[in-house]
Amino acid sequence: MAKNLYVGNLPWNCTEEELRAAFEAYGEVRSVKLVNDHETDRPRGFGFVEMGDQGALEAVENLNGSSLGGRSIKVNEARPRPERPRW
DNA sequence: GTTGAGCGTT
Repeated sequence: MAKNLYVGNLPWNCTEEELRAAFEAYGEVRSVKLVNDHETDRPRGFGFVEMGDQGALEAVENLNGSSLGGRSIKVNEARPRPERPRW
């Protein structure tokens, strides 16, 4: 089982490697996804990290409100997203 | 060379 983590308030120069490194300290990071604006080609400053349940909780409790890249980041469980139908 | 609340492009 895994949980999707929402990471916000990130610096615009932050990368997936920084997030992965920060989250790998509390558990195995399955996937890291930074969201970028496809209309302006600019990083929105937030992303998502997929981890195990325990690791996700640990990461949220430890990285939520912590400083990353000089900015206080927000870490929380991501909202459920509808899966894409594929037949 | 810019900006700052939020929940994602496959």
